[in-house]
Amino acid sequence: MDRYFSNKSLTQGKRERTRAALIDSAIQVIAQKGFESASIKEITQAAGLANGTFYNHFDDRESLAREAAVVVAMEMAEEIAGEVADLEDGLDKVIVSTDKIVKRAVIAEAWGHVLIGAWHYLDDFRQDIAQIMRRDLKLAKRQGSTPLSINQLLELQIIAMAIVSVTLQLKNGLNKATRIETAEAILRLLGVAPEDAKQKAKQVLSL
Amino acid sequence: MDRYFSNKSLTQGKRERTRAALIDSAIQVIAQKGFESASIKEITQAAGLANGTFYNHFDDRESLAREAAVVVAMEMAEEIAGEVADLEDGLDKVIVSTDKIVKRAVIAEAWGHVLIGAWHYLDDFRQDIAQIMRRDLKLAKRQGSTPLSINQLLELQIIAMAIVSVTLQLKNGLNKATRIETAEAILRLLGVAPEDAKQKAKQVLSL
Amino acid sequence: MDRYFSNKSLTQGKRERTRAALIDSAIQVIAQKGFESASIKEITQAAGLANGTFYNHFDDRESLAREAAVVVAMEMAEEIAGEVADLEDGLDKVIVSTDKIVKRAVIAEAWGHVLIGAWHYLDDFRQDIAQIMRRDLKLAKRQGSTPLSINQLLELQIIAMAIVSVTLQLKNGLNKATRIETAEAILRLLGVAPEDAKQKAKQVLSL
Amino acid sequence: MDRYFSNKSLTQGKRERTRAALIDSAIQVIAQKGFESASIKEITQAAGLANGTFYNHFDDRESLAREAAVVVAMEMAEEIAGEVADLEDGLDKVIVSTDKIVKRAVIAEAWGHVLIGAWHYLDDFRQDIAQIMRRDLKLAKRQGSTPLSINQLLELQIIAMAIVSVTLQLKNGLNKATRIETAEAILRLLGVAPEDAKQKAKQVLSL
DNA sequence: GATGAATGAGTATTCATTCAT
DNA sequence: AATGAATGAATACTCATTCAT
Repeated sequence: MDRYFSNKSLTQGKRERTRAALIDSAIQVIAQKGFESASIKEITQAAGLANGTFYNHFDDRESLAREAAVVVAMEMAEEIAGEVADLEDGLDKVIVSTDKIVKRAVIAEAWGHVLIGAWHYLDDFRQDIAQIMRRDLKLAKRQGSTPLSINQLLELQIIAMAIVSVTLQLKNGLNKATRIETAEAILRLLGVAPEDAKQKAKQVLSL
Repeated sequence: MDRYFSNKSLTQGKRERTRAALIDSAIQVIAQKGFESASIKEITQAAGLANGTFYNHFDDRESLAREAAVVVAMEMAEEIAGEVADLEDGLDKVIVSTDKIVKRAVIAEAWGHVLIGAWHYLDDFRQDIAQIMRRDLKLAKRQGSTPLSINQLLELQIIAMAIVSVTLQLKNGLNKATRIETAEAILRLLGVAPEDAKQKAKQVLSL
Repeated sequence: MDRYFSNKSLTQGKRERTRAALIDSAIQVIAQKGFESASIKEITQAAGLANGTFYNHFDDRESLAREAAVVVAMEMAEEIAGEVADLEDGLDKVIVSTDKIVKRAVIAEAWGHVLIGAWHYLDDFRQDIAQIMRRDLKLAKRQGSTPLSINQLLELQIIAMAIVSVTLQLKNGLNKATRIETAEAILRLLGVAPEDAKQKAKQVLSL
Repeated sequence: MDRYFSNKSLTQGKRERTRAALIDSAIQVIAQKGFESASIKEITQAAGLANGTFYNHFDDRESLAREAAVVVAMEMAEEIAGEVADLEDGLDKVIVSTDKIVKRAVIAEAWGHVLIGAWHYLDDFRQDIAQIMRRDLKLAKRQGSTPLSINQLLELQIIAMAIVSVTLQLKNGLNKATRIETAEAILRLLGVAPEDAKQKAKQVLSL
């Protein structure tokens, strides 16, 4: 035994690993079975753990779901932020980010359902997701690209545009026109004139 | 039993009545208990019927839910349409209709959850609800109030604005400012310039 | 179908039969496994019914246990009352009844454990059992055999004598001396002088 | 670590301390949660130990419960014996001891339930508790206050009087009349004439 | 000896569904 | 067509117990 590390830290490492495994597993299962149909049995089995182990780490299914949603939101936020890092215009960042979320959700269908489920069920998740937009919206505001004040309602509305877009494309298949219209809608929502929105959406999403 | 009338017509009348009773009952129970917690036992009991009777009329809960949703959507559509009948401007009709739906959903909390649940779960319901807007949107288009072409995506986006508004107000309480901002957002979505939208929203919803 | 009986009464007959079967079964299982270890699964299995059937008839295990205890108490009361019907002296009735309960409980060991379990757990059962004694005690009072006023505490004390007797004999085996001493104790409790109690107990229980 | 003392003695000291901690903890938890609801996890947690530690000291919950009951009985015996030390009459000691046990059990409600639970579940506990009375009963016998021979049955019967009294008062609230009647009953059980019992009970318990 | 993560059998309870009447 | 008793699979959750560290 390595005496430089305490028993405790070792054990905590294991604890953390198991915990993480459960969260990962939950994300997988929720993606496959939907948000409410993800049973604890299935989640633990997918993690290769015993049923009861779940309760060593979480109080109930709700707790796990919340944590899983946060993890998903955070990972997505980071990824997308990286991908739009080199864009300089706030509005561009907003519509490209949104479009990337939508594309991802439609292509990885299961994942899209998780996104929609979490959006519907979990207040926290809505907050987290909305926040992803906040920085870029404030940037756009500073750049004078929108006359609106940035608040939670506006953020939620923009994400709602994305959700509608995903819902429609999950039903009818991936569709670039729909995504461009979605971008236009977001721009109009932010106060851009329709013809300018049309032009900008087409141009930015065609890159 | 009266033998002068055919068994068939009597039975069919009864059949229809029982069917309708189940749908009504489902609406009540779903409104009280939420979408997924409405059990068949409860629905049939509320209708004063035996639980087995359900299976003489519907294949499963989903079928009933769909029919119930259609009924709700239709009733709501009629009601709202009646209430905005004397408005002449298409845009006015759209934002007043939306606002009425939102107010109703927030005040009758349970009902609001049903609305959101149905919106989330039931594709048909989304279609039906979206259609409520269609006529008014087309009117606005004819009146030259919007440069956009009216399609399903746009309809869904407008309802999504309403849903976001309801969600937020169910959490934070009824809030007129939120509802006015929602109307503004819808107007901007339809291509109205932000300052015009602001003015119009305030003016129309203050009546 | 027999048209002289309504559907309802037929069905209710079945319902009653199943209900009774569950109560019987519960008594058996409780006798074997003890009061708290009688699981619903076991009770329904012993009745040849499905797990879920239980919940068509009782709200929870507690409800069933209470009903079962009442049934046991009532049956016992009737039986014993019949057996001591030809005794004329109130005190005789009391000590013979008690002795019969004790003997029965010790011989049918499982049954003895039920008695003790129910006595310990169920307030209602204590009341029911205590009441069994009441009439005979009042008779003894009228006959001038006891100077005490008859109240619930006294009834419970007498049954407690029986319970102690059962407990000891379940451990050490059936023992007539113990039962006679128990009868003496009950008589002393009722105010009979020790030497008279000794004589009466021996004489009455030797019949 | 102090190397001047042998590991063994230290460890054994530790072993005993841990063991004692578990017993103490068990008493606390049982008093709060009741006899069957005291889980091992809760007991170990209350002792500030890991749940696995339990199995280094006891085979199962039953073992611990038994030991805990003995400790409780002994402590109570000592305490009560101290409190009645200055009484000279054996009968007085018996009814005052009993009354003190009853009062304590009714006031500290949780504790009362433990007493009853242990009395019901644990044969050893019944023996230990019965023994508390033995010395005083023998004294009463030597003083010629009772014609009865002192045996286990009699001891158990007296404690049963106390248990009935506790049960009733836990249900209906602390009640001096009930406690006096209990004392009378014990005296009658020991062969005291009803009117003498009445007078003595009242007089002794009023001090 | 102490730890505490992992285990998995066990429990109550729910509920859609079937089917004999 | 209506009934409602019976079904049994499924679910969340508990807890005594094991064992590697």
